[in-house]
Amino acid sequence: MKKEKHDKIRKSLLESAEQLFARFGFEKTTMNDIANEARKGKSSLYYYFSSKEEIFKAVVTIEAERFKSIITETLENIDDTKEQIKQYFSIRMHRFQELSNLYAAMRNDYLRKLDFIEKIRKQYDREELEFIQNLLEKGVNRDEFEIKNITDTSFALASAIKGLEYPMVLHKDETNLDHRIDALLSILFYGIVKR
Amino acid sequence: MKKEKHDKIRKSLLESAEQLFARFGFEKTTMNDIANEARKGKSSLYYYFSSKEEIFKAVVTIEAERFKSIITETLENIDDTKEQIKQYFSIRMHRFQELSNLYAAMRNDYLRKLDFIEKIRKQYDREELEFIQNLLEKGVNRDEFEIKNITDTSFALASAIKGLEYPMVLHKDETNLDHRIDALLSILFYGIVKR
DNA sequence: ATTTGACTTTTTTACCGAAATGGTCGAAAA
DNA sequence: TTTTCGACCATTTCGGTAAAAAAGTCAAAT
Repeated sequence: MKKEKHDKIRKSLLESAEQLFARFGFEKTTMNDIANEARKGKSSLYYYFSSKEEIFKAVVTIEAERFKSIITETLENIDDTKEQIKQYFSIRMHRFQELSNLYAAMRNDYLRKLDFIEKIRKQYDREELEFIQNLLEKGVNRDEFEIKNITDTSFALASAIKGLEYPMVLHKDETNLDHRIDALLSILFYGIVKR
Repeated sequence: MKKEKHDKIRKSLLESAEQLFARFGFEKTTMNDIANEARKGKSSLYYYFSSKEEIFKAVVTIEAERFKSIITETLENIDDTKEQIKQYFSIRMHRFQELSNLYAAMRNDYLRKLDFIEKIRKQYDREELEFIQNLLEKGVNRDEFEIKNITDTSFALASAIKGLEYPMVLHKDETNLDHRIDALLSILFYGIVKR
């Protein structure tokens, strides 16, 4: 079976799509645009994907998987849970920044009734919440952390990340990003009360 | 001077306006609606206010002042900075919840190009950041807190609050609100690292 | 197995007059 | 003098519609 070629073209289509989605958003990008960018006829897209939505989901999924594998690879070499959280935050925010165009495109369309985009967001919010919760639980089990209510704490932490994320979409202050992450982590680990 | 009556009518107009803005948002509320609600002719509104925007700003200002005075009154009887922060968070979030209709209305219109609403939001974001910063500074000066970079920490904290605020607009989980505030404050004060 | 042009169906756009809306002004009421 | 409002204007929104553009289908060609 010549699956290779098939996959290669599929991949090239997704790359074209990602570029365009990041630049123009979901709505403003047409199937024709994607096809042209990939030097194919529009109809060909439907040989590889069943719909525009599916293409978009595939693009997002690819980036999500890429992110997850970066995280997994990075964290598996780290023993200290605290350090894992540090790395997670740092990679997470920088990755977000790199993809901010795509995210911004999502965000714009997303408050325009595109409920399938909202579903995608919720899906990943849930996943992130779960991931954070697992990290915290592990830290507690290893006696590194001391947390009364892990569920609420995870939620607070996930919310805090999203709060940090929001202004990044608007003005891209790359300068302060690391400082802000540090500040958040410093609070998270040690709090502000003097001892 | 019979300023009393003037002020009374003005107030009644603002009450009508607030009700309607909270229900329908800025755009869907017409000057006629406000006038009818207050049993006046539309033209009369312009005797008390110069424009629709001004009415909206006045409504928001009233609520903001009300909030500030609640905060001031509550905090001035508290000596402990930590306790002040607790109270601030609690009142802040509950107040937000009470006004969530108005906020939601703002939020909807706000991503619809109403840049004057965006300005209002930014204004209050700035004020909140400043307020938080002052609280932290006071805590540090009184040797209650130990914070490396107050600016970044304030920013992180303000972001965290806004992150917590966001899901409240969507689903109104009153149940978990207090727990989540507690979780956030617990992190803020003591961190999660075991000692 | 892959591509595409011709085709159908659905969605968006452009445009129009009508209605609604924000805002003004001066006369009238209080 | 202070307050109210009807008549009025300018601009924006709305409803409906025809044309354009887009998504999606399919069978023939490669």
